[in-house]
Amino acid sequence: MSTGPTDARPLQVRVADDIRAKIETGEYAPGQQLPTYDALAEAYLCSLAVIRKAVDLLKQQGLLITEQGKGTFVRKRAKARRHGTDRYSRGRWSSGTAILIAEAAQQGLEASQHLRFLGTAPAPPDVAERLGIEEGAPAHVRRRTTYIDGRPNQLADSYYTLALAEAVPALKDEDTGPGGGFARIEEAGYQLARIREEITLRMPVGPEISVLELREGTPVADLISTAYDQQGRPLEVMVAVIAGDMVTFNYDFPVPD
Amino acid sequence: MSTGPTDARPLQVRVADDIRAKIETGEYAPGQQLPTYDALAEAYLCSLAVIRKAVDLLKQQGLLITEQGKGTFVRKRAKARRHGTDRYSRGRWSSGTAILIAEAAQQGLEASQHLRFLGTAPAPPDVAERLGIEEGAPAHVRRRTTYIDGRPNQLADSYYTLALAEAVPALKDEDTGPGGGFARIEEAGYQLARIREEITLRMPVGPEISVLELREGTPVADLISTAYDQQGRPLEVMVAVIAGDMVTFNYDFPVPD
DNA sequence: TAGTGGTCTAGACCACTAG
DNA sequence: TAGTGGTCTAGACCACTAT
Repeated sequence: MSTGPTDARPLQVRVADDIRAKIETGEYAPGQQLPTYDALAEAYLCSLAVIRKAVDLLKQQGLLITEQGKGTFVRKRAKARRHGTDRYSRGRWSSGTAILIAEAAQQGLEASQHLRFLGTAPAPPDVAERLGIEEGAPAHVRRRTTYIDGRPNQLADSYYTLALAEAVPALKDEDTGPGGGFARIEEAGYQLARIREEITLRMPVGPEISVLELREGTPVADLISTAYDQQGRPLEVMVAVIAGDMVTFNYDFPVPD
Repeated sequence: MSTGPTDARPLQVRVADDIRAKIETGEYAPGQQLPTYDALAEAYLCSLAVIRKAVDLLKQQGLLITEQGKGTFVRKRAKARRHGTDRYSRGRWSSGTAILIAEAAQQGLEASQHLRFLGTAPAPPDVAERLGIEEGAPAHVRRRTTYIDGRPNQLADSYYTLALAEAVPALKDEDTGPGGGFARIEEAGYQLARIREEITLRMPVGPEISVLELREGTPVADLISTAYDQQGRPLEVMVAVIAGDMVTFNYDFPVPD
């Protein structure tokens, strides 16, 4: 450990920094197994608890993973899906494939989804505001869990006004058919014109961690995507919780005036 | 604690879940102080170490903060700056104010920045690829730390080709003048046409945590923003590490064909 | 069965905050 | 000075993986 004589930082932090340095220089390569806790404690002349805490710190930073009974390993970056502006290209979904599937396929990934809930539910504040209805008023909801190469990567809930769900009956079907919901909405005479996406970052809490199979040190993105027609009326509000290690967001847009 | 008789999860997890439930129901309100470790250990009939671990779990989830000598508190959400498409509106920076300052001011926030480095440096792979130069080839760099209401929120490095830096001498000045770098670039005859932004999520590591003053349970966003002229040539590549609790990303764009 | 990481205890001592 | 959270030790026992 390259610690100066005046380095008064806690031992666990100095150990963590030393291990991190070895990861960054490549001495510990991605996927490689680290020495056991016992061995590290011996090497750093400290107790097991200190090693444990140091490893915890690095797990929180997304640098290490531990597997009970197997060992401690340098984390490898997961394969990421790109979520972007071209996702909404009319050419995509009007050709008959659902947005998610088409987007993933173009990236060489396999996507699937599971419909967790279909029906009417009160609109949460964030949704009500964007959908232009009263907070808590009933809305038509489609709750889905989506998977990339078999791993869950997103909890996505789409909300529609009851009026729109009435006008576009397919939104109440389990399968919205070729091209997905947007295709049915346009067939009913609405024209999708603009998208607004809002992204915030946070750590997952409670059930999200297990449902999305997230390791320590993996953040999530909250995405609120609102689709508008040419008159600026909201057609759909989607709120999604997205596993942070499985997505990159790409936006390509002209410079506004 | 509402635990079924068959709840075999670790004690520390059950305690954490119980405290989390109290936060979510509002029994522990944002900003409120929790009972001391000693009191919690007594209430849950367990050792101090278990309480400590339970609180650690909740800190990682961004729900609690601890302050030495003071206590444990329910975390309040920080004030977030919005980073969006209209950030690049020509009307913004052509009117004389720097982008960052103008964007923050419109949101009622006070922004400032500190130039950490100005000069030539080898382009990292991500930058070289987007700037259309060889990896490791020299580029002109402006490294800045930006602040919102006095708190550091972003480490932003802007890269330019040496040719562009030659053609736009202001890029080598400490102060790029009214309207910032884009204004000088356009004055030199280039026309900013498109922006491409790519966002990934991760946990901060090592020095980032202290430099950005991040608490446990706060992720960061890596943002790569590339500005193109009308011929599709890259003018600037900015890579930024942004504190996750101080930003929301907003994108508003027409549905592509 | 041997070896790994995970949970939990009991307790000493330190560092910081507040009155 | 009293009370808070932070660091660290030593050790028992459990849960999971490999062979």
